[in-house]
Amino acid sequence: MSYVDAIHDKSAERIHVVERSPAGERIFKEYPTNYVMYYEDSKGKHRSLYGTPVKKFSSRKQAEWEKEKRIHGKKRLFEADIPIVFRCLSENYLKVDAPKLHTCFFDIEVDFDPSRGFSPPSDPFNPVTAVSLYLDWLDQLVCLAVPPKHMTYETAQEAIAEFPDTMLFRTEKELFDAFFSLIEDADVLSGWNSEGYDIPYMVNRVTRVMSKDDTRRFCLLGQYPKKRKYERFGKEEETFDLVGRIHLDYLQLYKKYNYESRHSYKLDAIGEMEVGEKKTEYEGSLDQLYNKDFKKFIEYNRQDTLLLKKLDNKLQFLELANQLAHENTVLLPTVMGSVAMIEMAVMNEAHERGVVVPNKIRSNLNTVSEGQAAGAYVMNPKKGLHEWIGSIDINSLYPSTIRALNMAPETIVGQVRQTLTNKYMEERGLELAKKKPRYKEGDAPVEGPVLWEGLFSSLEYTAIQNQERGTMLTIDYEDGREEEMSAAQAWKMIYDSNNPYILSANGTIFRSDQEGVIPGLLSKWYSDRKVMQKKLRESTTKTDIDYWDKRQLVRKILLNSAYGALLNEHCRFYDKRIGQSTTLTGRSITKHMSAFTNEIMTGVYDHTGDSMIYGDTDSCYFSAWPMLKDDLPADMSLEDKKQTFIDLYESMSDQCNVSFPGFMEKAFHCPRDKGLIIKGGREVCGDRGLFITKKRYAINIYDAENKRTDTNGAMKVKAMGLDLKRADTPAYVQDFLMEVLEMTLSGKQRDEIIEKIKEFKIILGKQDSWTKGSPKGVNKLTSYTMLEKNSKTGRANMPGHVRAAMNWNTLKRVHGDNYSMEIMDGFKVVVCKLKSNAMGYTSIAYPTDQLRLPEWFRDLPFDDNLMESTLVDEKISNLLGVLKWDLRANTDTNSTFDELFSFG
DNA sequence: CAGGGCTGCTTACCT
DNA sequence: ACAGGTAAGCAGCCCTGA
Repeated sequence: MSYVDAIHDKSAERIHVVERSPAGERIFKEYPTNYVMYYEDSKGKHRSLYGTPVKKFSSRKQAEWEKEKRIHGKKRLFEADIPIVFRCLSENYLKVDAPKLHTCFFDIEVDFDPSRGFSPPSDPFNPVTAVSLYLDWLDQLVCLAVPPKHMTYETAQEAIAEFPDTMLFRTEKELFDAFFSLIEDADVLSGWNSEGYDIPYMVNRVTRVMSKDDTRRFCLLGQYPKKRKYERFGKEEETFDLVGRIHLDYLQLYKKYNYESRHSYKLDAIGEMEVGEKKTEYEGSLDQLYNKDFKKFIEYNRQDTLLLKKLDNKLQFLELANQLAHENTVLLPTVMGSVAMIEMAVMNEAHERGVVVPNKIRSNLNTVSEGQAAGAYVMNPKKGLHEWIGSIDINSLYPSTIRALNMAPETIVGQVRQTLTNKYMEERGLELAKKKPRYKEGDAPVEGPVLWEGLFSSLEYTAIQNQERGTMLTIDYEDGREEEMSAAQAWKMIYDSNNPYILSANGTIFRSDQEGVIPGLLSKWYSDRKVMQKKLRESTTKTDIDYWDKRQLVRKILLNSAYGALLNEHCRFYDKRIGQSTTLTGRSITKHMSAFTNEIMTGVYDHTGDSMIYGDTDSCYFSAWPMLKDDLPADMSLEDKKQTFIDLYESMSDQCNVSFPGFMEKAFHCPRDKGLIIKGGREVCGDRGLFITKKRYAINIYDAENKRTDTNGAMKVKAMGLDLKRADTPAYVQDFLMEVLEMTLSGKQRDEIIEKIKEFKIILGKQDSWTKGSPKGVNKLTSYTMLEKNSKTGRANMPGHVRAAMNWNTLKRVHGDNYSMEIMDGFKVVVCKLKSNAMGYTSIAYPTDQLRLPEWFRDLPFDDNLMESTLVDEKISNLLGVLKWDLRANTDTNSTFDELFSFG
């Protein structure tokens, strides 16, 4: 059986663990605290990650342990900073299956005060009117409500008669009592935005109408919910953590595992998008519903909770979090971040190998952080339309690179001091600064990714590769020695002296004769995932499919998050040398892939050669069409053409894979078996593609990873980064842009597209002004509002969309409008531009989720022309500008007849 | 004093 | 306490030329 939650009782020095048994029972376990540390000692019986002997000290008493820690304060310490609860879980629950959790989804409704408006969770002056809960272990939806004051209890009963398990209460206190009874057997509470709203509201409201003592009923073990401050969207907020049972905010889980942003994060909107469930529709505001149509109000409240359950049925993020947590012996809320989880994964793996991990190096405030590591290479695309495109990408580039070069803190032999590289960066930074039009003597040098432009490795690495005799280098060894030698000698030492050395593109030397813990762990996750995917393919029942799919997904998430966590400077295993070794070696590998691929097509080993169109991080896009078009039979059928390019690109990808071990050996002195880790795959084939800028392109694909996508005759467009993919473009404009794109990619000519745009402009012209605004997220609204309030001039500088949001809030107040939503930090809004007006506003925003726009808003002097232009002209120019079709002047529906037909 | 262009900030994206 | 690289839009500022 396994844990649900655990706490450290400091005064009694016990760890309390709440478990859920396979039979479904809650069990309370207790462990004595175990304070552990290891310190360097030549007589120690334990081994550190670095293979050095260490001595263990452990105690049940914190004071004793602290004292011992001070005694060894000068030595390097190991595992003295592992949270004691995590150590307890690691010691007692490693490799124990995750429990079947009792989950309760819930949603609360809160009354509205016509004079004071809505109440914030920090000051919950409005009563809770309804709570609905779905208890998954009973498969039961329960709704608790207090009817409106004007309604008799009996009338209310009649109104809700048709809803099962719906209970009415005369007072809020009775409602809370029932709520606490219902959650008694729950392990997990989850709501939508519940961290920011439902949980703090309920805790503070229970304190107000009952007592602080009663809030303990949210928790187990007689504990109070623990107040926690956190920052969100640039504003400090307060919430509570539960004890003994867990609270997870489903909105946050959703955002964590869905990277694209949405137009709206309202549960209704996400529910509709994910499970196609329409929200319960109603007229007016929710408090009007409560007072005028109590039945529908209850239906609405029940529906929200039911929607959460349906969402989780599909997405299963709670079970994912459950498995991730238990796999790595951390608590469930820990998986919301990656660093602590990955650290524990590595520590557990280290223990498996009989070694202990070092303490985190405390960055004290005086040490300056090292500056950003160089990242990925992005090729400047050859802009415009291309035909018969193919792409190859490297499988899990960064994890594979870490494995191939055996990169780990304990396998570092040394570092080629980056004297040349640092000097180059300094000079280049200065040079670029001087090129700036407003450069003044003494201005700061330019920093950032531009400095690495055109580079795929450190200059010292290049010198070693070239075996330069005249270039002197210094090698800093991990044991403290330093050695000077020429680049040619360094090459000999690493590549040709029977040393088990690997050289990364960052000039970091790793040893290849003993596998590092992190590369080993990544390999294990990788191969475990392959096995699980095989089991998944062999599965026939839904239970089996779900089981293996979730298990392989856990591996995938761990593999993907490892790189980011390890590269975070607060991670225990962070080392900039490893980080930059990963990215620069990745650059070199991708460069080789592109150059080699180009060589097959053109005969020239050049990563930007004539066949290459674009590449980003681990991929390359290319076309053999320019080289082949004159050689293909003129009467070749379309299908034959498609197949020809599939076959060609497939074989190129295979040849590329064959080339990797040799390349890895020559470039980094990777042993052959490690070089085999780097593998690529042919990704897409497309008949036409439009490349606009870095990170913005579209391809009409007919094959993706060896699956034809054109079988039903429909187009499948892979569109990346374009406005039509961005949540700050209105949905209907996204659709329009997609149509224009499809026309272009299917070979339609300029005239037809001009007609299409004109048509859209005419439709757009008839729409309500406020539908033509631009969606946007607003952060730091509170802090900018305060900044303006506190400024002497009464005006502060701020981004336009923040000013627009502030304008809404101001006008809302001026008009005494309590019913409309106040825009708060993190809200999604629509920004509308205004014509010049008495208030001096240039724009105003409204909340995306505002169901009805108030009269005062509708009457504002919107600048339709300006908005239409940013929605159509600018976006069309972003999309088709590279074709130089001059679409703007030719689609201007506002032009007079004269303008259209005037010449010169 | 209008307008062009640069800087810095912000959002949302790609891998 | 996941990373770095990038485009685009906007406000505010400086500079230039009228």
